[in-house]
Amino acid sequence: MEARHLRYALALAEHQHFGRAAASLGIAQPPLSSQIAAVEREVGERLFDRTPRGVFPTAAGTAFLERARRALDEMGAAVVDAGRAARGETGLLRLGFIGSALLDPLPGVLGRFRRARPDVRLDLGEMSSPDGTAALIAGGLDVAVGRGGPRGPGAEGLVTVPIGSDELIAVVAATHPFAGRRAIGLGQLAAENLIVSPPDQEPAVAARLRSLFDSAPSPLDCATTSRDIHTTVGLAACGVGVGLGPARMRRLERGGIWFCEVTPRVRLPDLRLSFRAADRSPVLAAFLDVVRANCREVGSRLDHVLARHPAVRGIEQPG
Amino acid sequence: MEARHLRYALALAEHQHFGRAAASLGIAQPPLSSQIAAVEREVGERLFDRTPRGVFPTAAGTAFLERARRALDEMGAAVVDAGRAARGETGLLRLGFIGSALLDPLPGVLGRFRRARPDVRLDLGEMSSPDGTAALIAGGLDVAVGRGGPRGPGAEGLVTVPIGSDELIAVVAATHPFAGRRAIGLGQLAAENLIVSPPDQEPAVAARLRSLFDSAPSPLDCATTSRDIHTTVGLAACGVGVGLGPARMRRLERGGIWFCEVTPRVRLPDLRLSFRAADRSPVLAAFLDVVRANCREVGSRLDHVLARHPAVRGIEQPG
DNA sequence: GGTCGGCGATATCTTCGACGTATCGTCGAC
DNA sequence: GTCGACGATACGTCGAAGATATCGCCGACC
Repeated sequence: MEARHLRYALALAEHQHFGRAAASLGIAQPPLSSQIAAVEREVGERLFDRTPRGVFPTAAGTAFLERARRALDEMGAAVVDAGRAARGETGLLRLGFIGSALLDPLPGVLGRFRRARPDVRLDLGEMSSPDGTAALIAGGLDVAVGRGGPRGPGAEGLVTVPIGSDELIAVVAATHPFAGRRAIGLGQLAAENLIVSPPDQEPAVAARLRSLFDSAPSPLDCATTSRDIHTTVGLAACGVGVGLGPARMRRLERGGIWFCEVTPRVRLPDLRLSFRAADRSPVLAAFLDVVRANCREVGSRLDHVLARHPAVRGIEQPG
Repeated sequence: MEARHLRYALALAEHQHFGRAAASLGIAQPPLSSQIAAVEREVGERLFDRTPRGVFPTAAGTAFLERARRALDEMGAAVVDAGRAARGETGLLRLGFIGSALLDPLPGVLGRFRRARPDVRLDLGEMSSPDGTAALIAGGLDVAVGRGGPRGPGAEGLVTVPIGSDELIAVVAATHPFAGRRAIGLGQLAAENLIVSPPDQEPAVAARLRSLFDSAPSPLDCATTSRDIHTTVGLAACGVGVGLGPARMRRLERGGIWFCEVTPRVRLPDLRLSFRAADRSPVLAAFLDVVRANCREVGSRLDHVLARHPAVRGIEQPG
């Protein structure tokens, strides 16, 4: 059974006449008769009643034609869908990210991406940087956003670009003695109960912080740990201690809390976006294109890396 | 685009290897390469990534394969469905009938038919005998059950067989003087207010009744008319008059009413089943087969007519 | 690092079947 | 009864799918 047979049967049902159906198909009448006969032989049933007043489908023919129409529709859709998938207009993007990325670059990027590719399904999940890297390598994610360059086996198959940088800031309750001050010195922090993310969750950030306090014992040894940035702010707000986090934490501004700079200024590990170098998914390419247009402020490095990468070659934005 | 292309692409996706996919298809490797290339040319996108570790679908290929699978499924279903439709296992039977037919032969016939052909959709409707005949001729029905042979233009294209015969009986309220009597004479009926079906609704029955009362004016001239048999019984029950109807009306037996024979016995026009002589629908054939098995008591005529008719040739009951 | 082996692509020939032309058989219509 | 329309049949032709042979490329392994 071939698609040709379905097309011929549908044409015959439409014209109710072998000669005209054949003409509409651009063939002569005898081959149409022969092909219809072949279908009927294969199905094992007569599909058309040849009457003097025209050719009409039998009960079997009616059932056959219904399925035939759907089969040809699916075949047409296969070609269309393949093209759309190749242009990145449909598909799936699985994105893992750390909480602070959701505060700043992701809302804009995801919004623009959804407008550019409304039919791409997004699968989003918050996770630590090492978890994101591992999932990316294992193939469970397409894009991971975290802090610190990927480490470990398989990391060499990833491409990583910076998409945002942060200084370290502190957050305290409005009732805390630091409240109202623009900046706090590192030395003053050492005497406070600090609230930071757990070392195993964000090792790059933890390493950076550890390097700040060279005294032993370090004030980090007995620091309170919080697995997400909202919790850090919440704990600070209720007076548990001094929360430390990236400057984009200021987006969580609300009553009862106070943000202050840390002096001297401490630059945290950049927010970085990673993907598999071998990934040729057009959806990924489209996403990287949006990232490139949206994160220019980070500097030329991102643009430079992405522009050179094959994943973003030849991307055009649809309507 | 032909079904072959879809089958080849699916085999390649399954085996992830040109050689093995070709072997599974029973062809050599070069033609498979060539056919896959032809598909990719037609779609305009690369559907498979040829890597040293195997052949894997691209994003476009994944979308294409999904639709291809469905298209081939539909093609397979087309053949299966055509066979089922040809054997009368699926399809539609539109049946029009007069109310009294629903009292006796139809419950059994329809029950057996549903068990024999559970996947055939039934479209049932109560209607007068002339309406059924007209709908049958116009093609809006497949089977009509009524009283009296079909008349009028187009009726010669119908086949009609008797499926039940009735004597005329009367129904009265339990409080009526007739109550408790086994039989009533025609002469006694003439003095009562009769309840009968309207002449335009059942002309054959009306003609038969008219012939019973040769006096002028006829007691039918001022008779109450009722468009369905339940109403006739209901009106009789509340004392409006004496209902006249077929013997199978006894199936409506309940408290407060009384049925009596009419003497001398009056045979009403037979219940008859009609269908288009040119109708070759397998569903019709299956239905007639059930009717034939179920209505033998009517006598050899039904069996004789149906057994000779092409519509019921070579019918076997499925499991 | 060079050779080997596996795999897909290419080249060329063969063959089968889809199509075209010619013609027949049948059934209504006039 | 003849004619015309229509689908089926007969047969020759040609193109495309498939087979065989071979090439080019890339890892693997010694």
